[in-house]
Amino acid sequence: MRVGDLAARSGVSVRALRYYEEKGLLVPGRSPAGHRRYSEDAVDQVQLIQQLYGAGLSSKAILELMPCVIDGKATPALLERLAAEEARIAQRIDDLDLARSRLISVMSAARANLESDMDCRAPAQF
Amino acid sequence: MRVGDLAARSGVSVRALRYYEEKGLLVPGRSPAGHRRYSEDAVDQVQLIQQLYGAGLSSKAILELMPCVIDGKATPALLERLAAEEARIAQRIDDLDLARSRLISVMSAARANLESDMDCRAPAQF
DNA sequence: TTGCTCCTCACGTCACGTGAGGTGGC
DNA sequence: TTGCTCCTCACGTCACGTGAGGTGGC
Repeated sequence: MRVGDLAARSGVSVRALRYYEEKGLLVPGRSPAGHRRYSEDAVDQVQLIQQLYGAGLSSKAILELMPCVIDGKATPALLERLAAEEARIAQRIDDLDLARSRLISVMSAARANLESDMDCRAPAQF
Repeated sequence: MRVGDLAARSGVSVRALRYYEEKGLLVPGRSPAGHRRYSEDAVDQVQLIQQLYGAGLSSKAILELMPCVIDGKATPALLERLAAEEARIAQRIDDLDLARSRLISVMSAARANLESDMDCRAPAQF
């Protein structure tokens, strides 16, 4: 498939796909005219790359993990890195939970404030 | 307190604090010599800013939310934005959970692979 | 032939990192 | 006076966005 097709099917931009190639994360074949050609597996790979970026990994970190992710080959050192990244993701989830509950409390405080304001400005609004 | 103190106590870089000021998120006073002076409340504010950045909000979005967060004042429109951001954070948490479980399954596959490799290369290792 | 997609530069953006070069308070 | 911290440019980085200008397949 072509780069536009992959972009549409994986939900990332064409520019992002070219960037992944530049970083060695996803290297497609080329048509005689020089156009990129991707296999079906690329869709899944792109989604994994996105997930890992979203989890805060750098392109360098993802590049190191890719061989393991693709064919299940890993050294003990790589496994340790994977475990470390997994722990970092768990930490990020906790952080987000905290940010979220903080936003929620801000919202309820603001809502209460808004209602009391209304009480003041419109004391007898039947 | 000075910028270095705030950096140490809030766990962000001095550069980040100056950047927040540039964006209007946290504007300190100035000493006669032109040095930044922060109040005690700044520690909490910085941590909130960090949480919101971590949750994927832009400095512009955070800037709009700050008055509400600081003194609890919000318009209905602002409350809607807060709710939208809260929903986005919830979505991000789900995404991270997915990425995490995917990493975990990659790890267990690799671990199994590693052990069977060991079986091959060292068949009778007592 | 007309579009639509593709290509490669290459500069812009966002949230900072990182010196460069200099001044001020304890 | 000696450090340590502070200051303001200003360029670098990472993961792309966004045209600029041109070529190729249906």
